[in-house]
Amino acid sequence: MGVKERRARQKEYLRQEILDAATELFIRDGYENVSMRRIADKIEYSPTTIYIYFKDKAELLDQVCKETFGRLVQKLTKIMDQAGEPLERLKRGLIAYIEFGLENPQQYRATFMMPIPEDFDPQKFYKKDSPGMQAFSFLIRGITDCIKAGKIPAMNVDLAAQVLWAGAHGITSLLITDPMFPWVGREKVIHSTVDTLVAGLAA
Amino acid sequence: MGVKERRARQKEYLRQEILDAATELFIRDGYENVSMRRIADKIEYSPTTIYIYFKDKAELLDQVCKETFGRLVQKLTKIMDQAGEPLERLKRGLIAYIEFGLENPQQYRATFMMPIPEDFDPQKFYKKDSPGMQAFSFLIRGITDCIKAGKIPAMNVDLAAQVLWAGAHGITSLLITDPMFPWVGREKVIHSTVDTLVAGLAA
DNA sequence: GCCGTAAACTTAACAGTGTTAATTAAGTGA
DNA sequence: TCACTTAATTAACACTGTTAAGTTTACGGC
Repeated sequence: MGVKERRARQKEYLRQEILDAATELFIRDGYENVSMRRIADKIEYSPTTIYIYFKDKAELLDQVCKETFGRLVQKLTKIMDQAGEPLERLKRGLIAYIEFGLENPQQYRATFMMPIPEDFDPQKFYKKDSPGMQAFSFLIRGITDCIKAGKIPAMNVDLAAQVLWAGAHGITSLLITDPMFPWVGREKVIHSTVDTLVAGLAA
Repeated sequence: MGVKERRARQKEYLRQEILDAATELFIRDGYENVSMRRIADKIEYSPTTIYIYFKDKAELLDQVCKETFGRLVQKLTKIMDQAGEPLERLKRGLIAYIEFGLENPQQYRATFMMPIPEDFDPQKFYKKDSPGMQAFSFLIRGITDCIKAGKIPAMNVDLAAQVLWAGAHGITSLLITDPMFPWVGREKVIHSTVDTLVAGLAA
């Protein structure tokens, strides 16, 4: 009676194949420039088949982003579990976040720069185990560690985390949207932003 | 022979009418949810008429944003021309920028959060007299004033301006995209971000 | 092996999009 | 009044996301 299981496996396989095709096209051409028909062509199925596996194009993008941000959580876990000076660790985490965004601009844009969908459910999205919130909790941890070590004064940790997030997001999204702007060097402005933010908290 | 002039006036009038209709619809429903046909319906002309006055939908949005950001420049001019403590003035300018973005989210999104168009010409957009660059030059001035007054140490002014812009843009764009996020109070996080950034420069 | 059923998948269509070529209407100068 | 320029429209093209209806496929029970 392993038939059901095999069928489920096959379904899962095709689902992943759709996801992979969508990911590749989204990354190369951007969400708006990829049609359901193009994704379907790529996997050699009819367009409507995709709707058996995903509610609509938005959910497809959603799942692509979920996969990507799962990798960010892994990356941050590695960094934040390292021993060492907590201020430096916090900075390394912020820089990892920024670099991750720049390496995955399409998914970053979809997650943090696109209008939230009409049927958006905050209760669902802002759950503690969602990749976004997990990433955010690393920030909270990093700041708490710094306070405990006396590197920055006691403060509202949530507020501090939101300020750092805003700063990191700012430079990430600007570099994505405006790569042509006459930046004083990408690395330079990234590190300066992070340094300024952390120095500002420490002050 | 005032005929040409009258014709030009009439053309200019209709152009502005299209612009106003587009502005209203873009603001209410967002760029993606407004079609050329809907704009045409609103002004009671056929859709193709719009193409006589604007190259395409993107240019229409472009002009809407240009109008809006002209108002930002006016706002910043008033603030930066005030006398007083330069650090406070710089902060007031940053907060004005953020609040302006939150008051005009659709135009802000179009200008700083949407993928740059295929035919984007940096030479044209990053000209010194474009509203975006004018706004940026206020930052440069504000920082220079602070350095002159000895409020912050001498530094690469362009780099500092880009860091402040990144920070201000970060909180603006996040509040636009994620209004449902459990923010520690909008005002609070806005002021904390600005204070942290400026304190970080001063450190 | 055959049949009914349920799942997987496709075809065809709907209602909409931005945009353009071809055409008509309007107003001016001679 | 006639020619000509300009303005505006009609009709169409090539797409888009999505869905209802129909077809194919593969399995479980007989």
